[in-house]
Amino acid sequence: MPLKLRGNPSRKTYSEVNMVTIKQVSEKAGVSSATVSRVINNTGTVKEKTRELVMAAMAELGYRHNVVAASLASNKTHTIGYVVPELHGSFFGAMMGGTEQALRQAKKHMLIATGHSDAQIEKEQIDALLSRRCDALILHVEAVSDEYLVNLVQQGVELVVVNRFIEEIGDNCISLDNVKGGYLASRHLLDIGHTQIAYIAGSLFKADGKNRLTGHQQALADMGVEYTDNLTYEGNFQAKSGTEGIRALVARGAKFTAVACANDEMASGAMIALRELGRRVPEDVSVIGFDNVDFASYLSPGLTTIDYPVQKIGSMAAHWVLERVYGHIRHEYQHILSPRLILRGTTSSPE
Amino acid sequence: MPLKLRGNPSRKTYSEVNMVTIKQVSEKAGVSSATVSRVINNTGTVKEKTRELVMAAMAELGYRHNVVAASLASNKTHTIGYVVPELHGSFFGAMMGGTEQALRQAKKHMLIATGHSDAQIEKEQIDALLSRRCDALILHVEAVSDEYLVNLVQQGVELVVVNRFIEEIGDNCISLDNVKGGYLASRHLLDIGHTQIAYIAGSLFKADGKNRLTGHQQALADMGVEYTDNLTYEGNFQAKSGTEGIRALVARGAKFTAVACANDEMASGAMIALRELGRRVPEDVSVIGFDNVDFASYLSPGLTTIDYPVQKIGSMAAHWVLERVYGHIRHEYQHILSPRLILRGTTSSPE
DNA sequence: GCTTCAATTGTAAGCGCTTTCATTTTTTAT
DNA sequence: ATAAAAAATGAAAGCGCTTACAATTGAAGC
Repeated sequence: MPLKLRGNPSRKTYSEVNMVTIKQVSEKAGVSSATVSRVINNTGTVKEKTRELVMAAMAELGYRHNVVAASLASNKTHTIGYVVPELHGSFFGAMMGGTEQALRQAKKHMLIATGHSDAQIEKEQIDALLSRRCDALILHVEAVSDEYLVNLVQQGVELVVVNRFIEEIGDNCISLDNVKGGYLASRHLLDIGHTQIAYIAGSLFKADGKNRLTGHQQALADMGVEYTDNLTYEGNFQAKSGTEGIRALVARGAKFTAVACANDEMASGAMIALRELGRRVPEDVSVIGFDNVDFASYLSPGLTTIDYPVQKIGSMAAHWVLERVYGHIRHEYQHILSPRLILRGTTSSPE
Repeated sequence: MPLKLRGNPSRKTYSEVNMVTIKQVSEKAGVSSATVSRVINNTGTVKEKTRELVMAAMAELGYRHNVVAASLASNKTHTIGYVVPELHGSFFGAMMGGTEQALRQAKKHMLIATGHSDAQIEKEQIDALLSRRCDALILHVEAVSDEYLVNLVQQGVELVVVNRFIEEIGDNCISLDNVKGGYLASRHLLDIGHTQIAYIAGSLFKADGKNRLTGHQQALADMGVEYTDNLTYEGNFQAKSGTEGIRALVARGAKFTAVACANDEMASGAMIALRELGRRVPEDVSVIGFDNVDFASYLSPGLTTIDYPVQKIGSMAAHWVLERVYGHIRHEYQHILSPRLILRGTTSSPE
């Protein structure tokens, strides 16, 4: 005997109302449900005539494919799980935008989750996405350990880690060459004649912060300028710490004609402090940022900075997935992307 | 006879490897699979003792719930489909962030799609999300007609339209009072003594653009200042059109001591043009924007503007869904949100 | 016309879970 | 102790689809 209807009978939701199945279509078209499935998925061989028959039946009944059922049966969800620290700000939107663009054409979708830079939450979210049987994961996670991620890969989880490099699973990583970026920034300053260059670093416990500083040091070394801790201030990637950095540097009597910052927010903060101190940018002090965030061009003068090709990283991640998980061919991707210098108005030769 | 294994046998994906089922758990625990399901979902009544037994079996086997199968059986996916025009920029990230925060606690997830302000694409995306059996949709769509959306609602699709108001389905809409925002901006300018106020409008074929201008006109009327087209320029919401707006206004001989812009980008553009013309902000000309985007506070002087509570709109949408679709109680939400004035440095009384 | 092989279609067994209903066990009241 | 009520559990029928395999049809070759 048949079961009763499920769900709350008092409110007809969309899914209860519109539930034309493949079975009904097959009956109306006078074929088997297997054939209907074949035309839906465009698999197997179907005679043009029957195909039209099925299409007509689907149209007439207003059939809508049930992807959930298909996923269960085929063990493929055509869904990519995406973990980012936060959704606000322009960085992750740009990255996801890059991914989405590439995935849309392949009819894949993204299931989004935020990790809040908290190991516990990051793990829970990864878990949830795995429970939802995502075909692959794209992870920008900051708190979880390298080991944890390596482990997932070894368990056979298809994942790509973005903006982070882990030796053991380098093949699953797509990241920016931050050392090179740091190098490019300071090298630019050196090239236009500066030798007294202050550096406002990002949090040094973060790989980005450390690597960018390393690049700065390499540039100095390459050009025969001695590096001194006295000209370096460790900020925390927030605008405010840029302001504080300048004040601290000046307070300790540091002399500089240029300041390189580990990101644009801090550069913006630094410019505020410089203005307060009556130092003009770029006439008295040149400033260079890092990331090339949206507002960099809105500052005045426009901020010279290092471009972080974040959208490209997002699309590389998509291509990785398309090739590795879905077997689409000719999807090329690189693992380490290069930053490049964006010249605007905050740098000029010292007087 | 049993079917053969499916999928590509050459590469063991995660899902092929780790496929402990509820059945196996039930056997190990010596209970039926129904009971296992009960403990997983915390439904029905399960004795504490058996519950522990099941938990232990799950832990030992490394069981992972298969949400896809559960969705098929229960006809609920715990997934919200989200359509936004684009992912880049900070606006939609902030909105989705607001939604995500509210949904995370309820263990719902978001499936993201972009509509690119193209009716065809928007429809396809809505369709795809429906095929994936999202329990509800949150839509910021710009190209699709009111009628189309009304129709969906009438078909029983659970959806909430954000940043757009449609009379017939007002209950499904969450939007900003743009007229009020426009009013607030110009009213502020009037209150501090300006009477010659230029207005750089957004695209007037868009509801936002039109409503904000209406607010501006109402403020003028309220304060007994006559409105004149000569002081209004229709831009397109891009920074450049703000620059062009000022130039055009000046070129046509318009006299003004303040300029209200329909968004922050145009305000930023306007400031650039003003600077070119040697007019100081705010000493010679006051400027006010609209939206309070991220970079508004980074400009110098900081941009006085109208706050668009976009994150709040995102969270309201989540609450709507939580209450209406999932029956969670005490999830309050408003349909029309109010903007408010953010005072920074670009406005002052005329000299 | 008859075989052979390829193209097309159908049959039916799952995919892993939820949920109704029936059954069994436990508790409570008398 | 015993009947009645409540709590806990189990059996099994789907949810709507995919897909291996079998069966059928059609075309080509001789």
